[in-house]
Amino acid sequence: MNDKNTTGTEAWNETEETGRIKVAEAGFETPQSREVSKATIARLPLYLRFLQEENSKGKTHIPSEALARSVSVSPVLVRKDLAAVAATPGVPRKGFATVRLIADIEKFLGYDNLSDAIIVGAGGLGKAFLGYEGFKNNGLNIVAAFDCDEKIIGERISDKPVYAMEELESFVQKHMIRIGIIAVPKAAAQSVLDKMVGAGIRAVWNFAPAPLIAPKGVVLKTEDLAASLAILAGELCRVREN
Amino acid sequence: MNDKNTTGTEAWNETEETGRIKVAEAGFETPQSREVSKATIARLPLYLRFLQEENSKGKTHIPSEALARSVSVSPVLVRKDLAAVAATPGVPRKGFATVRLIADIEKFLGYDNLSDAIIVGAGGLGKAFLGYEGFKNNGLNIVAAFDCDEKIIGERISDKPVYAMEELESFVQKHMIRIGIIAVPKAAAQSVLDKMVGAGIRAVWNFAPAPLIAPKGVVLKTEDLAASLAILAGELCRVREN
DNA sequence: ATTTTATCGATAAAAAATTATCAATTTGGC
DNA sequence: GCCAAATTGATAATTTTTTATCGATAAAAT
Repeated sequence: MNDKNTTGTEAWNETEETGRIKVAEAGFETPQSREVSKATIARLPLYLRFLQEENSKGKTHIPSEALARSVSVSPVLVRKDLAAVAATPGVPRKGFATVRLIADIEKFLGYDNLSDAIIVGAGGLGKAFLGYEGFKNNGLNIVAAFDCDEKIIGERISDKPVYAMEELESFVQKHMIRIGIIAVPKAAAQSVLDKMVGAGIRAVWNFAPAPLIAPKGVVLKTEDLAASLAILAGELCRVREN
Repeated sequence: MNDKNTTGTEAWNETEETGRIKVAEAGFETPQSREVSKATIARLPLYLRFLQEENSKGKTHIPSEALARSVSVSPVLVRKDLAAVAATPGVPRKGFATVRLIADIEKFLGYDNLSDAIIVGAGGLGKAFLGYEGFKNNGLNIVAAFDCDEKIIGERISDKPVYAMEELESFVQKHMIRIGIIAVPKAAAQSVLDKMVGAGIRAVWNFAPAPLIAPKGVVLKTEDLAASLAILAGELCRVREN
């Protein structure tokens, strides 16, 4: 009915924001290639964390209610999310098998097959990413950084090499990199994006506070810390007025 | 039989995820203290960026459709968002007055009256935040950092002082800080949160990849970079299969 | 072995968010 | 001053997401 009219009527959602994600056909256990909402996907890593925590405490089963409380949503929603994503069904009177569920979620999120990525910009934010402990277990493997600052080219940051911008294209092509992270000042962001796309990168995670334009077919996600902040600040107001 | 056992009625959404935010009564122009959804609030900063961009190009008016395209969302939704938030009505045949709209949104988001905040953890991520250019104009003013690493205590990072953890409580109380940012390793996060809350902080922005527990009345937002990443990776999959 | 009970999963209902439609309005040109 | 074009804003329709209800089921208790 609606659906990728592309050029016809409406033209919004070009590179982003399709809202639903089709489970790759290659999956095995995954129920039947269902569509899963972004909201659900955003909750998955939160479930995961809690599950890992509980697993390390020796809990073999977790009821949906415990999960629910840890993420501040209703138990029913947890069950619905899991039904859409996990192969393992829950068992009455006990809950979900911790390790199986962890495996299912990690698989769904693609944490099992690491994706290599590069980062451009080895300044403050870039350096932080290169050392961020959270990525190790989350399917993202940053293999190199690129920068135009002569002083740091050739060095290693958190054990990752820093190359000159000129080497980006050949490196990306040689290693078949598909994911790029932008951590440069606002003014340079668009040109970095263009360079990445030209080299063959298909998904870009942008941390520069600038609205970028990506060609069709390239996934661009601009991480908006200001947006998150706004929500936090808003809630703070709400709390303040008791 | 049913759930909602535990304590009394429902217990989920304690510290977060209320979903709607009441506009502070103190507002002047804001239509009539309406409720605005989180989804709307998350779009606001994106509108803002585009508006500032266009404003600097000299455009005095922006139609909802241009805004819509820049954020990849429908024009109707833009108008609905703005109706909920902006005092200035759009003008037929021209669009919304750029500068007025910018002012309205900034005011709504609280970017006009800066909130002071502290950050705990002056390692990689913390350093990045201390220097992040995006905060300057977004209502957040990081005034000091705290760390337990003797080597950096007493120094200045991006012109902000670094203090010892012991000084946190007195500093927070003296300066009446209400917002805290956590940028420490996972293992230390909960204890930092507790310390912050004990000192009087009411809203916490957590960047450690750990599920924390905050007492009721404290707003806790755990920024989940892994979750964002999952969404990006998912979309990449989708794109890959053409 | 039977009963009890906690927990799931499916279905239905409700609420929320987004999109479609269209009359109303204001600008800009004639 | 009048007409046409563009754009808003309000209302209605649709879709999506979340919550509620309840029978089914399997573990634990008796």
